Amino acid sequence: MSKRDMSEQPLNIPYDALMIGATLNILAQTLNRRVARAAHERGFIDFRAAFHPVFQWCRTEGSRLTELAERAGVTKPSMSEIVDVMERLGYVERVPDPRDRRATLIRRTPRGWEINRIARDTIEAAQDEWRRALGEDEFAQLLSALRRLTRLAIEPAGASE
Amino acid sequence: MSKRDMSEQPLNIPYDALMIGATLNILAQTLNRRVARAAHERGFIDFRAAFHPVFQWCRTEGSRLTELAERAGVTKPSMSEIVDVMERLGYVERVPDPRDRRATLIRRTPRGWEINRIARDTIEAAQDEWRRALGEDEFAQLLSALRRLTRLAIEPAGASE
DNA sequence: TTTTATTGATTAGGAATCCTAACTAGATAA
DNA sequence: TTATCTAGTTAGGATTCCTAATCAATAAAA
Repeated sequence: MSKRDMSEQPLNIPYDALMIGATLNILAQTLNRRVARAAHERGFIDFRAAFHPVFQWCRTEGSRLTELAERAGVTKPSMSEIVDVMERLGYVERVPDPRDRRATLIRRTPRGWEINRIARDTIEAAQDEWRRALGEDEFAQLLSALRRLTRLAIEPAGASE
Repeated sequence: MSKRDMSEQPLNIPYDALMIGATLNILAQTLNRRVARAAHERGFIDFRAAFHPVFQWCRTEGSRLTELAERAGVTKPSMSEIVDVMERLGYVERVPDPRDRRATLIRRTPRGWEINRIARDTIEAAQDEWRRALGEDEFAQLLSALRRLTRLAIEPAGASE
């Protein structure tokens, strides 16, 4: 595990000047690492970072490859290959889409759902830490603001309805 | 550009239930994509996503490979290879570290600094959008909270100082 | 209907990224 | 000195990712 600590010497940067992009990247990376570590610790040694977007975006009933590729920001062939690997490892399965015979739905297996549970628990633990650090009110407002911006980012202009 | 829009059909998830990890990932990804697109649009067609952490973490005076690798969450050989590429493309240069003859400092070239300027401009534009969406006060509080959590994430326990 | 275009997904082939293991050279400590 | 540690690279291989081409099913047009 040569890629974990990151805590040697202080960065020596003015945190008060960090742009929002840097903070978002750092915090997202922190959580993703914790989730990966938790998965490994609980025996999922074949869990890979590349699977993360699939677990994050896959709908309960299953999602199409095209949608997963777009959300993850990779091409369809790339996502197809990742799904191949995840399928071989038993995290997801491909089932035909009843609404379009060209399409297949990618759906979590029970083993895949376990990863989601681990991720949820890990992130909830981090949320609790952060809630304690910021205080109840301020954390609630942070989360609310992040959610509103996320909605904005996902549904850009005046999209649908 | 097959990997860009992502805005077809609504996600159909309750945004109010999104965990903080999902929001952070989505927003960070949104900004990273915008930066990459802006770099491409301004002629830096050889700019790659893998370079992002280097531009984000490299100190003004230069940073050691080991530090960059840790911050980026990759191994030293991986970072070494990325730096090789970036050096060939003229984004960074390796200079000897005066304080330790084993070490080299990775430092931005003028061309590398241009990327930083593009990134800063792009992120400032996004910040402005978000500020308008949330309102001045709430955005200020969001940024402040993110910065405090970032400091916490970078300097975990009662580290150094 | 038949034709044409579009869309969902895969295959093929190659480039880029990342890993572990082994190595070189300089620093540190006994 | 000798042993150990640390910074970085090299070697070799696995994984991820891309573009281009293909197949099959849907949708649109004639």
